[in-house]
Amino acid sequence: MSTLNDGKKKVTIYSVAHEAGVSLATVSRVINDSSLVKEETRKRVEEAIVKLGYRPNAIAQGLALKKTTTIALVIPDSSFLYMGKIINGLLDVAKIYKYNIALHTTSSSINEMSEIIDNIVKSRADGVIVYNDCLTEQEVAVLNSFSTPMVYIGHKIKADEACNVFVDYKKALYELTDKYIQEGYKDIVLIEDKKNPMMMDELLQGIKKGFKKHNKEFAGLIEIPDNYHNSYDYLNEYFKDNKHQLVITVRDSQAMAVLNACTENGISIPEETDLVCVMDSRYTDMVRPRISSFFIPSYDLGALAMRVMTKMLNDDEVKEKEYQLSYIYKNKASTKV
Amino acid sequence: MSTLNDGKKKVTIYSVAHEAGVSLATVSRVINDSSLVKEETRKRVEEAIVKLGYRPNAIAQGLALKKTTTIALVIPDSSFLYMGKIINGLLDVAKIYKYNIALHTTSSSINEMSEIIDNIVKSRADGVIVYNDCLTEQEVAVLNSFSTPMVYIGHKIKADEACNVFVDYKKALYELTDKYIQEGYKDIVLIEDKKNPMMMDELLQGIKKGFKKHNKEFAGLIEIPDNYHNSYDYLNEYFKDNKHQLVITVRDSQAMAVLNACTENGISIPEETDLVCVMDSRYTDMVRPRISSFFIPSYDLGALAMRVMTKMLNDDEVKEKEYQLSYIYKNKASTKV
DNA sequence: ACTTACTTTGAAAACTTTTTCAATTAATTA
DNA sequence: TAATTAATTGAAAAAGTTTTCAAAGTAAGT
Repeated sequence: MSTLNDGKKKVTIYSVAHEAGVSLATVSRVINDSSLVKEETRKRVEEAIVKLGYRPNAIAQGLALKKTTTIALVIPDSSFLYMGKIINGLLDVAKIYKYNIALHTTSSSINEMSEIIDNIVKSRADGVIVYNDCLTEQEVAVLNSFSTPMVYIGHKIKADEACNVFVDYKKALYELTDKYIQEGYKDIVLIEDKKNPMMMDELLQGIKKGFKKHNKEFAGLIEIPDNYHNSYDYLNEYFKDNKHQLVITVRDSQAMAVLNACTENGISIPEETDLVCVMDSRYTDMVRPRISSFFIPSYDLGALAMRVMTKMLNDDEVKEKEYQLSYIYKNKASTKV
Repeated sequence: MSTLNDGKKKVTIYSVAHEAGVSLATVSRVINDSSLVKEETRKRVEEAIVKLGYRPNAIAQGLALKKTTTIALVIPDSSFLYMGKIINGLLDVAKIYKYNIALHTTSSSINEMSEIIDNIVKSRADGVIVYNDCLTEQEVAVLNSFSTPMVYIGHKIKADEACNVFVDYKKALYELTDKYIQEGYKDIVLIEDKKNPMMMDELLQGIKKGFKKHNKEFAGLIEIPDNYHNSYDYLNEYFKDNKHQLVITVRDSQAMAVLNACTENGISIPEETDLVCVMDSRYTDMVRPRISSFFIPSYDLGALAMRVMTKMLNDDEVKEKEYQLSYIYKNKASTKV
């Protein structure tokens, strides 16, 4: 473990230059691996650096270079479980390319986004990665209007120039619906998820398309309260009088609420009702019966987003703007089909 | 939504000064709400600011002020679920005090911590908050040796001067063990969690203390593989030949692995075996039977850590170094006692 | 009208780097 | 040996703020 500057005396590039008997310019060159410094001098400077425990001041570098090697990550403050894997992907790639991550979270409050943008602009992040499920079109427009490189994770963005990394949920639900209708299922419902409005929209489109293909109309959207406990209570009442052939939920907690509510009302899954959770999580495999779900490559979403960002920052002309990752449907014990 | 500098022309404090017909000093004073600027001048400057869409450059400010209003957060890269709530607490408080958060994650690889420290020193974070379950004593020593304010979350730190916010897991497990032994339980086991070595240590101490009180020796530590699937497979074999009166696990996934393995081997919970998960999560309530657990105030751990940090940064002499938060035992359906 | 005190402003230094450009030294060639 | 070229180095400017100190302006008191 190397010597640390413990604050007793600030050590700057000047101190190092003085210690090594060279000018700042030379020290700077050594720090930045410039080839044009004599081997012997380099050695002297490097010795001075370790002797003094010098660490370049990234802030001063940022000022001089007009870049911060920091990228801002904007995510909804809820649900770190799903986000967690995305963040892990992001961070692993960021580490490779030596970028720092500044974390910004949005709650649903209206004016917050503009505050966050303000903050990001002030802090001069080199780029911004946004998980965009909760952004209004207006907010996306604002974000796009400013010149910092930007990558959106999660959903296809309408704006043409926007760069985004996403999964085609519409297609996923279309395929699922199609399959089930072909199997003769008629009574298919989708549980609404208010936390993910944009994804919800895509899912709905997919289902509707599936129904349309078979000349049917989808009318099975079920609105339920927001959090697990309320939704569980609600569903517990609901399944006293209702029963469906296939129930689709977005998040694992909703699927578990359905599972519990059904079971406790004597509706057995999968015998009487098939249950599919769109977004996979480790917990869909831990519960019994295991819940059929789509594997969403969250880690890859994060990693790719960051990779694309690094390309943008290196002016490696980013040809593609849209990176679509594929899901995998995992048929487990909560479905018969 | 305010005007944004869209990068066509950089607008600095100079531009504003020029536009308003004053000197930089005056603009700076306006930005920083200094009282010594005439009302009329202030108005002129403010108009210039919105006209040009000026945003102070936080990097330049950082250099001039020798502070960054950024605090570094160091957490293990695994398990954002538990961390998520801590981070939410942190971020909410950080937002109030206008601090930015730089996210650093540690994987278990050996040399990484020193790299991260390097990085934090370079980036001149005003303070560091560390979730310290995976740090070696050596690493803690290194961290303490440097002068940046530091707050540890999670566990009591040996070093005296260290500031930490934690939950007394030892006491929690002592109480639990004591209660169960009083109820006549003899065969108590603890499932090891390699991901949280320090917590593990505390838990063990607590259990041992409980056994000691009753003049018994604890010898029920069960080592299992690391991730859910492996540990589930392992336990599935294990519970073919073994059965215990009380099984204690650290994380929800382990509890679920035990629950599933037991159930599938015909051991019913709680009738034959009591199951307790130390760290509560929403999922312990979603599974059936609901798993008894300790409610850990994760959000508060994060929020308090950040609050303490802001105090340290304001030189409000922080009297207390140790902030102990209390857990709540939640008796649910996986236990008879 | 003339100090005295207070309010408001600006010039310039400081914060720590990178980088350009010119200068110096060393090496090569005629 | 002188002239040319190449390799190293350093001085100084630039990045965009804050802040100190002095100056200028204004009001008040004698």
